[in-house]
Amino acid sequence: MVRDKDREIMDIDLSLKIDSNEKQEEEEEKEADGQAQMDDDDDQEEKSLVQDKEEAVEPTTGEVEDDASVAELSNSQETMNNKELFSLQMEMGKMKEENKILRKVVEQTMKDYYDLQTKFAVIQQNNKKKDPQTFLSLQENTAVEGPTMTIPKILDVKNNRKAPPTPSNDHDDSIDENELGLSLRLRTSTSQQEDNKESELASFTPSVQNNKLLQRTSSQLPGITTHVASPPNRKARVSVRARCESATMNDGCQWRKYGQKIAKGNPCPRAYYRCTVAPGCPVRKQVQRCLEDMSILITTYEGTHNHPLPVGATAMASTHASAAASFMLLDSSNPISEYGSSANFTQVPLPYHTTFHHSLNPASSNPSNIRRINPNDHSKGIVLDLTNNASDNSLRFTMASSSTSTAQLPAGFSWMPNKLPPPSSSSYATNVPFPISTRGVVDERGWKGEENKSSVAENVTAIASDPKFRVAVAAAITSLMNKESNSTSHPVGTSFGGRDEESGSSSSNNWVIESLSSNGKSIRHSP
DNA sequence: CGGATTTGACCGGCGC
DNA sequence: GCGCCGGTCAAATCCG
Repeated sequence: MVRDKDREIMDIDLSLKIDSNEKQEEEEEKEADGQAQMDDDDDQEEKSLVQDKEEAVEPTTGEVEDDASVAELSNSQETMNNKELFSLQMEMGKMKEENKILRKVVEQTMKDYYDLQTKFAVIQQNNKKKDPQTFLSLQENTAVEGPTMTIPKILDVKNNRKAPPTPSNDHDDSIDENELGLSLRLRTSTSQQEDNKESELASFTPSVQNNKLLQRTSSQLPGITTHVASPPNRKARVSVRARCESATMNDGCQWRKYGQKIAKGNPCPRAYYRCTVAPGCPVRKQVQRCLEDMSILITTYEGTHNHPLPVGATAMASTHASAAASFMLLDSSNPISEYGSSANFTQVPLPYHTTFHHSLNPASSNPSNIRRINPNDHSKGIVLDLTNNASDNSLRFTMASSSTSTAQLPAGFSWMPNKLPPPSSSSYATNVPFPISTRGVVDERGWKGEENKSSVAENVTAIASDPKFRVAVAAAITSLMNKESNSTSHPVGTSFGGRDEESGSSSSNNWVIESLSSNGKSIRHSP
């Protein structure tokens, strides 16, 4: 009981724990069978970081357990007590080790943060009127290069497989978690040296037309893209591009649909939602399918919640992913970087490797990490692109209630509308071969999912099914929006949540993300 | 029956 | 000034 409870706590606590409880239980069982020696096989299979921790605590544990085995012959009751005691001690030792690592990570992150912030502050002074773009991408760690900050994989969940199946962890048994290899990385350039960042940023002065052109040529490229283009008097907005089978992403808040429109250039209807968690909450969001890939859902959040966020959403706001958000906000063109230095994030190691890619110059960046903003996506502000059309990395958001968890899109999407408006362009007609009607919705049954991914794409079932990753990404968005709101309120003289309801926003997010482990296995977690 | 959704109408900003 | 377009309103409708 106690161990199970501890396990739950640790799991909630960003999975800092490595299921040592289960391991202990396993060892105890073996001892009960007369096996006094330690079973080191598990340790050998664990990741290096975990191994270090294990080694740090093993000597004591092994000795103790040997003693316990002897004692067991005479007094099994006392042995159990000793096991309990030393099990806790071992956990504490592990926790201490982890805390040390966490401190180092946090220190390094903060150091990088302020370092970059200073750099960008300088750049911004020289480039105030320009409109550079920052790019943040999620990609597989195998494709990562030149990271400026890496959070090593701390969690090893291998032993989950050996734990007795319980309802709480049934959702994990479909994968070999031992091979889950995800990491959180922050870097400031896609593929260029850091030294070039500033010059690139300074030289990047996209015009509106160029932006449109770039957006038109929107390539199917993976990555999170932060598009900082909000005029000072615009609402703070954060757009999220993610593969989502449902009509909307479950972001932890309650939304009421108040309108739907067919935006020019995109036959997919744009739905307008209003936050109904609290009366009068100004937060709104727009949801629209991406024309290029109907499986991609573009959600644009706007406004600031005037109420406490739901539990799920609140938890997200305190996760380390805010670091990524803060990192993104370092864009020199973004006034956020001037004000939003108080990144409220808790840097905690993740049980996965997530790459937040921060590029300053889309033109010179690795194209595979760039996603242009869809012109039809009227979102102004930050765009968090969690899609992966290049088939090398993938993040697919699905509703928590969704029953599908494979890399392949189902024959029918629950999110697909019932009808579609008359094709506004030939390209659409060719791209969307399903029945069309007057107000723009697609026949769900007619949709067959255009994604026939390659074998790589099959691996592409999301890096982040782990709820913690969900929290991470959501927190990033929340942080972004909060900061955006703070920054945009300055130029126009509005205060956060003040007279102008159009000031920034903070959005809670509670997405379920299918994740793709390093070995290509799809992992799905439900809340 | 109350809340949520749908959907046509309306309004305001913006470009020509 | 006019038309286009994005965004919102609100009555009608749907649904549990």
